[in-house]
Amino acid sequence: MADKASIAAAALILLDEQGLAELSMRHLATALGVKASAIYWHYPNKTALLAAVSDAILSDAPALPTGGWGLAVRSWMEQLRAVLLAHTDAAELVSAALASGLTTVDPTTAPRAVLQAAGWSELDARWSAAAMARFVLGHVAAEQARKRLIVAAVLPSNTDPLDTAGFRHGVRLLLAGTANVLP
Amino acid sequence: MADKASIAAAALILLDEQGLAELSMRHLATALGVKASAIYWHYPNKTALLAAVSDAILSDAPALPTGGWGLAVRSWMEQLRAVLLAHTDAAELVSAALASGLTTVDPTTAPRAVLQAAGWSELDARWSAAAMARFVLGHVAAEQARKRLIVAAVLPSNTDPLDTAGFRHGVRLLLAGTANVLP
DNA sequence: ACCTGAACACCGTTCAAGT
DNA sequence: ACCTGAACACCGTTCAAGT
Repeated sequence: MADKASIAAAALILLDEQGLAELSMRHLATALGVKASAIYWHYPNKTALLAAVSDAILSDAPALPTGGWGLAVRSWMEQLRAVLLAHTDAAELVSAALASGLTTVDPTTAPRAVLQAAGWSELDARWSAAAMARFVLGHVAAEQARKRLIVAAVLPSNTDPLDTAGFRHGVRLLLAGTANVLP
Repeated sequence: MADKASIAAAALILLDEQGLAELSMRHLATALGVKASAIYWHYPNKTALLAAVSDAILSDAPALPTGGWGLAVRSWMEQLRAVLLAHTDAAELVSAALASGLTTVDPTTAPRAVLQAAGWSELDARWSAAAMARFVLGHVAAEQARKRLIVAAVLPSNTDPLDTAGFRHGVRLLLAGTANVLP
């Protein structure tokens, strides 16, 4: 019951069911049938554990379609959003994990390669992909934060969010901008 | 020594000097010469306090220049970044505070008005401004997270970050994209 | 190799009681 | 009106000791 991968998997299940606020070392240990201190034999600290959870979430993204950088990059953004929306509070967790510098899966790897193959410089590709990833993470974080407020009953559930329309607008903006900052 | 505004001001000073991780109710109370429980007479909880700190930070943004929506929106992004960089961990604090729904200062108010005046619909203006704010907050959060790692000596300080060049690239992308999604 | 027990140094928050 | 004292219910983390 106790290798690094199965601990991260249990943490992801706990995240899905209870949210980031309930993902404590003690709750996770209880879910694993173990004491909290046992986790520290496998991970040096909670930050490293959350980095592993982030890696697990981001590894679920499928490969990008061929057929032009525009389609590939748009698909990447849509799939990244889908992968984040599939797990409670995932955007907040992944943002923090990426900032910690302990992750091994970088969500911008694929679009950077696509943009470089389409002729942009390494720096331009990196910066454009970073801007896009920031938009997706920020957008989904806002979506999931509002979902938390609705679950906590501080917001009514009937307010039409238009989340997907706003997301598509941002995607369009970033693609049009990329096309206009020519390689 | 104890109205809401002066408590928020003391919290901002503590943030600047020690960072978000050290901004606890107990540390803040000590800085105010008071016990932690005293703060709860003025603010219902820490989230509300941090929302007031976010408002204080964002209130420092100067007015936008006239002379075309492009210049105004670019200036807004540059000034928002400057205001966030002026306070330790401000991007992370402001992101969390905006997500809490307890803030009163919305950083996108000015650019939304600019874009609407330039002919975009209310929804288009809102979505574009939101995409831009997400980029700025995400970019500065990454800058300040790296600064934390450097201070903690987990990263060397000599790695040239190119933060400003990457920021300008994103600004150019978003402006070009906005211009191409015509009103 | 892997886990427990027990502690350390913290948190945010509540609330009766003081002034 | 404003604050203290004291507690409650948690945290992440360490480390000797067990098996």
